[in-house]
Amino acid sequence: MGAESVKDKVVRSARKYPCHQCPLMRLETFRRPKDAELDYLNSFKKGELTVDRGATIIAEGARSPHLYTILEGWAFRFKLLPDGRRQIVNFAVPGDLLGLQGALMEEMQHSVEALSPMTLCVFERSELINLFHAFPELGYDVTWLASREECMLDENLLSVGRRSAIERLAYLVAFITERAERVGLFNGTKTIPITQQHIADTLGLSLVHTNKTVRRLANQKLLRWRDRGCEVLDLESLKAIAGWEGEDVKARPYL
Amino acid sequence: MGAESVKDKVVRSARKYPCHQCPLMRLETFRRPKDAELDYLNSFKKGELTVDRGATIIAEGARSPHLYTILEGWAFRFKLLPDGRRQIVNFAVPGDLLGLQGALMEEMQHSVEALSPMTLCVFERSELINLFHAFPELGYDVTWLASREECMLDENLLSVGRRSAIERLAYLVAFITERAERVGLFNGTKTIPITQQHIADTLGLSLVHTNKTVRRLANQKLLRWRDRGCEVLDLESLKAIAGWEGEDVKARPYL
DNA sequence: CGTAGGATTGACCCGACTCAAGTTAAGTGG
DNA sequence: CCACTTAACTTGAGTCGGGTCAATCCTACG
Repeated sequence: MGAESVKDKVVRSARKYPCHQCPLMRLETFRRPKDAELDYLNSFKKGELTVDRGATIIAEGARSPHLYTILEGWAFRFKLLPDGRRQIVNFAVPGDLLGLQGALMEEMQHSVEALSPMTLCVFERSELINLFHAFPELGYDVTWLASREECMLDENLLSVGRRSAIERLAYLVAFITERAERVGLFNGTKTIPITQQHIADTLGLSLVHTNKTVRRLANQKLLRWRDRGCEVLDLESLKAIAGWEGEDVKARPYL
Repeated sequence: MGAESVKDKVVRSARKYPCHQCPLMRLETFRRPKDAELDYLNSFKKGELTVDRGATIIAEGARSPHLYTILEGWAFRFKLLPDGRRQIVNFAVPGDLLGLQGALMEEMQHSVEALSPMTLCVFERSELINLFHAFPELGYDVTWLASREECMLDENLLSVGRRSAIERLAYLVAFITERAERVGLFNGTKTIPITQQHIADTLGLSLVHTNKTVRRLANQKLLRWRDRGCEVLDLESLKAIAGWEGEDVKARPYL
């Protein structure tokens, strides 16, 4: 539940970030593209999209002509069953690609909604094949991103299928925290702008049981719930509960 | 790299299937590659691998120098928790790519095991980038395959997270049946070479409960369990129970 | 003919679900 | 600045789907 028809408060603005000054490049998480690649990307980029929290960026079943990359903000990807049951399949943070499926297959098989105000780079899906021709290395990077998404989904599936409620929650929070930290989404406190309904729909649990599980972790002082967000207090302990296996982090590409 | 030109399409290697005679090409499911692409693929292919049921093709944590494509047979991808709990994340049939993650990231994050005797094409992971340079269209196809896998994972996640046991089972069986049919894995009866333990580990259920759920569908004559396999009797009814939403099927690429 | 992997079943239990009723906090209009 | 509204968080009570334990039964195969 919780998926209502959202009035999109979409604003198209003049471009704030030419690719050469892309704020993401400053982060060490990202591989720095070559100049020629940057020039190409800059022409590949068609504009910027700014949306508010709650806006639908991509709708299941739609055939959007666009492809996006997140510059700022948080989002989540989800699917719905005909009767309204919702499953969040993953979250998205700056540097992530959105809408690749739409570019390759016929129509989108999932929706994407903003968790916070966001800024996205807009590309033309029909031009994607040109990118593969002009810069094979960038094409390779797109594949890399798709493969990484697959990897995250495998892990989420493992969680939902085989971990207990508390393990799932600990894993999810640790997972999101790691990703967010890597792309500089936190300033000061590590607070994830999410509701317990989102958590429930991600973990495959009911809202009530999710709340009780959150309380358990909160009582142990591993996290704290504050106005519409989850503040992480003890990442290491969360990882321990989740049975986190140290993961390597390499410089990643981005569009 | 890959400099060996293929002027004559006659084969003298032990190889049973030169790409030009790839049996998969005959299926209408697959897009027919151009001659130049076929020539390239044939040089990209380094050999064939034949394994028995139960063989491990890829091991979690390993750094295999190979990349595979399935020519014949069934397999499944899975992950393990430290204490042994297993989650099967997806199945693989002819035409599917295995080990892409290993080619792009450091090491494999999941294992792959054969469900039946199999034949696979073997490629060199280090040469993958060359393929992107030589034939951008093929690189695009690799991305397409990765994106399709992502799509299937989303759907599996929806199943495990939000569907009831019987819906999950009906969905899974219908899903595998559709895929297998499309690549000609059935001859005569539609029988999936799988044990109930595999089903349980895919759906996130216990073996006992899986068995009881299987019995329910069997009593309704929608499927039948016979020596180590699941025979599908009424695909349409299974889809109805699963709340299957008609999916479009387009000609797909393959390596 | 014995063994082992896989399928079944019954008995009993618990984690997670639903229903129902608050409580808080953040807006919003007057 | 205060009443009203609404989204989101809490909590208790009772129920149930699915889990665990423990036999038992097949049946292919050495």
